[in-house]
Amino acid sequence: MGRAPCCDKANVKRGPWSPDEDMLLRNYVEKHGTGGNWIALPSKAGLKRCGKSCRLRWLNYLRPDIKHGGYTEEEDNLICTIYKNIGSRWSVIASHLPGRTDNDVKNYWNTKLKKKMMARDQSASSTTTTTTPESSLPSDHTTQTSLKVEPSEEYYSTGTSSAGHENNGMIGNYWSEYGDGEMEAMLFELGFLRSYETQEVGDGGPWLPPTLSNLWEFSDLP
DNA sequence: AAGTTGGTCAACCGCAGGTGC
DNA sequence: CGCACCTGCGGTTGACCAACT
Repeated sequence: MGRAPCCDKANVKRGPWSPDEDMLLRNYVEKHGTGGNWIALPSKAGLKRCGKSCRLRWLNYLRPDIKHGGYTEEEDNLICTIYKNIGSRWSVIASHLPGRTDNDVKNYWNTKLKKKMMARDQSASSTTTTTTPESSLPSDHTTQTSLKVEPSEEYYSTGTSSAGHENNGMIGNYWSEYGDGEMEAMLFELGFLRSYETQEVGDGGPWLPPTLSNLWEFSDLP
């Protein structure tokens, strides 16, 4: 016997949300929070919806800090960079783009950014023979397990970037934008850093930008 | 004007992992 | 330890709209 369904599909509404439903959900969450229980929330809020549907609606559309559309060049580059290194882990990618959701980033990538980056890739390869990470999208990897990016010295050392990180290429570029704390957390989360602790960050110790010697090779990414 | 095609995006589905009992 | 429940995630679908034929 399989698992019980999360809700009684016969008695829940599906499809697009109406303004009334949005209002009910927004009012309830703003007043009571989610209570850590999305399953029970619909009945409490007076909605005939599945808890998962409510959660999705709130996270992807109703949350007050949500941004829709209007992606900047910086966001494009960041999405592309992270995607190339970790694949389609949209929640991780979205966590580095304030106001963006995984669903939004995923849709944006699938509908626009992938083509944009491919076009950029083609134009870049027609003008130069050198391959940089920005211009070497993996042809296709829909699953994390298939992700095998060759370690590239260029990735870390081709750039002339911000002060103090001039030997870290593209990563250094992001350092200038996000700062040490953001980047150390990001790299650690992505599995680039061999050891968060050994960097002596967060306890007053000196923070050193990662080099090839203290980064995981991409093929060993978790 | 009608039909077709392609793009966009909200929403759904099913699975994996975490957690509490 | 095993089970059930819940959340979060990534892939996919389908409705809607605009552009094109």
